[in-house]
Amino acid sequence: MPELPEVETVMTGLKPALEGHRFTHVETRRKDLRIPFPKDFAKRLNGRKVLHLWRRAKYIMADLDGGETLVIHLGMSGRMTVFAKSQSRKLGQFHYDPAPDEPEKHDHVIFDTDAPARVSFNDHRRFGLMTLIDTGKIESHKLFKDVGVEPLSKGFDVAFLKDALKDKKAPIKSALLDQRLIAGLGNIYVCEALWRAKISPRRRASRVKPDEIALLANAIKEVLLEAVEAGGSSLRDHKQVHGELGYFQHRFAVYSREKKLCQRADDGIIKRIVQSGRSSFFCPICQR
DNA sequence: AGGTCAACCTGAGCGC
DNA sequence: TGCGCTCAGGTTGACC
Repeated sequence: MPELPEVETVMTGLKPALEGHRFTHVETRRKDLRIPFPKDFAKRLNGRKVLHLWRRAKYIMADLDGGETLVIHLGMSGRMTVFAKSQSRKLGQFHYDPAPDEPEKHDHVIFDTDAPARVSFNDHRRFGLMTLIDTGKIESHKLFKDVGVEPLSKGFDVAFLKDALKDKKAPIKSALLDQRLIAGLGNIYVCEALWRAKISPRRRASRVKPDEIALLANAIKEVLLEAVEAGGSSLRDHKQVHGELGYFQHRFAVYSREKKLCQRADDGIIKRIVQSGRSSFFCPICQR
């Protein structure tokens, strides 16, 4: 499911229920996700206060009192949902529905907080993960030490992108998906950004010209910002924390639009190809 | 060293 | 209705 805009949307939605609040009860309902939970995971979270929620790459980060950070990755199908503990209660600007009496299928972790709120983590494919790491050691942690620049940060600009691509022999599509270069892009937004920049996903990264890289850097920022604004893209699994769909999928130019007419080229038909095992969608007429 | 690919897992959709 | 096949917003480790 989730790329940067979806993770950002979920993280922001979790803030009223988590930020500044304490975990009153945490329950893991199986022993692992993609990787095992750390030892005594639930027990170590009980009573801890969430100081700050933020996002790095496709990870949701919750800095806790006591110097540890709860790290959450949603994998392909992970979803987090916020419920009210009490039907009459309102939190922040949102209404919260009451939590169901029984957890639903694939609800793997349940967090109760003193907001009061209940947050469930549901992930039917279990490609997600959760762990706890020392807040001071995030940058050097295995999960983060090789993660690249945030595409919405000041560090991501035309000069950066030129440098990052200059020796890359891989197709530009694969290079943009590489989290070691740019953190947070995934299959949807790479396809969409390449369409906006009129660059074929098959082009060798090192052969993309400087003026095209300038267009591309801009397209990446633009598409991500628009998608965050839209609450992400809901294809199968992504929902916001109160069940609302994202709506950026209605603005796709190419993703999942195989055989449809390109909105830019007169007779361009969107084509699907497979690159390093993943679908790429593009218009062979206007993307060169 | 850099690039590609299968594996991890469940569910939805499609053709027969 | 059901079976078998394909595909899915990601990441990783084994392999060329």
